[in-house]
Amino acid sequence: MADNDRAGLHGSVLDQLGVLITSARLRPGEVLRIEQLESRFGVSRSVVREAIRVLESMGMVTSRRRVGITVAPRAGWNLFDPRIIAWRLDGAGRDEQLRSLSELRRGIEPVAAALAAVRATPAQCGALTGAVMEMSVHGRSGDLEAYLAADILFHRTLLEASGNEMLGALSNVVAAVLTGRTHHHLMPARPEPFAIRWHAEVAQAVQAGDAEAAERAMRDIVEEATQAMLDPSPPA
Amino acid sequence: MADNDRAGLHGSVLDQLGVLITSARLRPGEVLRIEQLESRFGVSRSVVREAIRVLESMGMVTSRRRVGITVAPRAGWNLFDPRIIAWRLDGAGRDEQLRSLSELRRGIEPVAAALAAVRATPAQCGALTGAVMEMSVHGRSGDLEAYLAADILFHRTLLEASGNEMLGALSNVVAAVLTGRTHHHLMPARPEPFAIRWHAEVAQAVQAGDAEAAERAMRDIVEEATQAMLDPSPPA
DNA sequence: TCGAGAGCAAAGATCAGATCTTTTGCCTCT
DNA sequence: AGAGGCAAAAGATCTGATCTTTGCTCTCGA
Repeated sequence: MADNDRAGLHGSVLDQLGVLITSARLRPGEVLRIEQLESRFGVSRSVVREAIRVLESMGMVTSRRRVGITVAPRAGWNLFDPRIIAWRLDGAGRDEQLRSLSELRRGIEPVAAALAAVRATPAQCGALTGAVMEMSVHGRSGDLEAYLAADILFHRTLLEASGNEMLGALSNVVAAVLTGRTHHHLMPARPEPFAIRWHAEVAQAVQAGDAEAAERAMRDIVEEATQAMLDPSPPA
Repeated sequence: MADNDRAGLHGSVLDQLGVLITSARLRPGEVLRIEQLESRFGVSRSVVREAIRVLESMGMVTSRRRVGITVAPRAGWNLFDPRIIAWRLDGAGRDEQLRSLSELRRGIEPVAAALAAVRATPAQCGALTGAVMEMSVHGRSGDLEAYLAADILFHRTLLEASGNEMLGALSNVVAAVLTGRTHHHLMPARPEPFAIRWHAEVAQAVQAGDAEAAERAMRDIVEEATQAMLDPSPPA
């Protein structure tokens, strides 16, 4: 699951604590003490300390003298931290996380498409149409994995082409949504032809510099995706 | 400004390094060494280490043995981290940060409005209309600060009412945009009456459960705000 | 009886020094 | 020229000591 213990004890501890907290096996308000964590994970203070410090920077815990490490209420968490997203996608909150992300996408991507229509470089336009072709090919052949890869490439390219760093930073998140959707069978066994057509329309509109058309087509895409997630497709 | 050195040496060091990096006084690729940072800031290893660890978790640096601490390229930064946003708003990148955030808002808020129309609680509906009334009063009297506060409250309430945690998590960011816009005179000296009217429309539509109308009115708001930022209003 | 202030003790914060581990650059041997 | 190995560099981890803040309690005075 995910990219756990990225080299280093502190990373490992961080990951374990993150999972415990996001999965609510450690609830907000619960208090941990450094010493306790040292023995629990069998590592030294510095390691625990660094992990806690990162958790704190994500708003998941607060550290106070004489009290200990307190698990913070969810309201303060930095829900856009890729690590938190990964933890939640791995654990119990997966469905809710996917829902949140899908709704977010509904807002983000149409705007990104509109901006890309104005700012995309020729190379990016090429990458977009290339991705659409890939999608078309693998969609027809029914190779869902390859289709997914092309889909991700399309959306990533588009978000980057928006010329907005923050939108671009969401490309990993969008990729996670697309992946989750495929792997949890929340999309048709064979991609809808009109979904591919809409992608083509976006690519075309971006190339033509038509922001409105790009936004509209992209809105169709995410709207359809949302619908598909709500009604788990009957495999007809 | 912002919430600098939040108690603790490590926080202070973190903050200073963050500013240095976001302001490009430390450029991607540059290498720091722990020992060097110890003496530079006059703190011990553990403190430097914890600061670096947090910076690393934000994707701003990478740490490798035998090499040192390398400032990472911007592409990997977690641009949604409130701290990074604050640093950029404080420093040279302010205008670009505000632009990014405004574009983001254009996508986020209409969706949030639509969702809120479906999910808002009566209390939240009340808070929304209350905020609109505040805006109206202070808008007429020309008290920009009070108007800003009401505006922030309105948008914060709406984002929370969307029932989407991630959208809710952006309320601080939106508040930052609104504040920045006011304090940098990127909005009219006296709020446009129709801006207030649109806010009222959103509140009304949310209360009526009309997602489409809410989304449309909110789109008007953010669209207008974007325009206002592009054409620095001549103070008539 | 109740509130303010002193004092205690707990727990994190910081420091300092030692040791481990990985990685990179270089040097040698073939 | 290339493979293999040696050694230094720099972060990673462990430890033990000390500092600082802060919640709690106890006492004293009104």
